[in-house]
Amino acid sequence: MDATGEQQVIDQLRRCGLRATGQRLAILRMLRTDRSHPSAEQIYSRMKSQHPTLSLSTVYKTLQTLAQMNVLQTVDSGTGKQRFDGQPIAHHHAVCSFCGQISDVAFEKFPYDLPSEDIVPEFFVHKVKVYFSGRCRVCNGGQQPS
Amino acid sequence: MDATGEQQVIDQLRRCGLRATGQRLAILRMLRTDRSHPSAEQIYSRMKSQHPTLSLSTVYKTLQTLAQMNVLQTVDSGTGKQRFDGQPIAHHHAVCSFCGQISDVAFEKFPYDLPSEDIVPEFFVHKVKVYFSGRCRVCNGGQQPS
DNA sequence: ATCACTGCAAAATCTTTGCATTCAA
DNA sequence: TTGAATGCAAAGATTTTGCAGTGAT
Repeated sequence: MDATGEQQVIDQLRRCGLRATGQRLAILRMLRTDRSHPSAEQIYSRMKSQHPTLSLSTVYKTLQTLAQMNVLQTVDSGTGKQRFDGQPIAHHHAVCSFCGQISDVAFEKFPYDLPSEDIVPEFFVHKVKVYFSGRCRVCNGGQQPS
Repeated sequence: MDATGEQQVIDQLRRCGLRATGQRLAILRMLRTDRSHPSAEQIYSRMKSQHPTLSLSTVYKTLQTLAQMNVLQTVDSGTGKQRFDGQPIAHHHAVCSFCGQISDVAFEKFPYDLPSEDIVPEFFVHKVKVYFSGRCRVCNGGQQPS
């Protein structure tokens, strides 16, 4: 993450009366680099060596806080386990329903316009999430799907 | 669910070497009526009176089986907890990130064409899921969102 | 200095598993 | 009949909570 992005998040946190702690910024920085859409547990393990005092509990609390602020987003793995994405640029996801792998899909591969009329009466749409679920290259095994 | 739909599922199950048990058909019938996108636990509680011997374990196993056969689909509540949808007609979902309510959105409100080129190299897309996340009427409280 | 945040441990929630019994085919 | 599916109980996985100590402002 560039310094500008980090400073923006610090400001955003402070505007909400929240503190820009080392843990929050470290988790965010990690998620902006790691594009594997890790689970809370994976984020924790991968950060543990660099941040020995970090606790899993803090990871969960931080992810929840940052998700509420829309600094990161949750990704549906299809298995009911939460995965997280810290990339700030709009994009879609391709989820393999066999192995659970999640890949980013550029917005331009599936562009859309927001509908002008209400999708549901008086429902305020904050974000549109598009998932392509199917079989990844590995799980397809080079075969055509049955 | 109409009898035709039920018979089709029975055939589909048998073609896969699976049995059309009373529990499977009852859960499916329930999901085709109940449009609230219930969790496994909710499905269990709501069916308990009519099906006293049904177990929560069977509900989970059945939902997994039917989801694999694409007879029903899982819905991302945004909280990491699985919700289920048994409506056979293609549609989208509007998820309130405050109260967790999930509403159906007609496909026609947000129609799209499948991209012709691969979304991810060699990824076989089986289904496209579109979620509108935001604030429902109740959680918006008649106010404009801040 | 203040109070939001962290880390720890413990609890709550959600989902899966093992196995004897039951039932669809 | 016969083996897939169920129901029960127990385990496993995931997420949340309470609270004393720590650290950002």
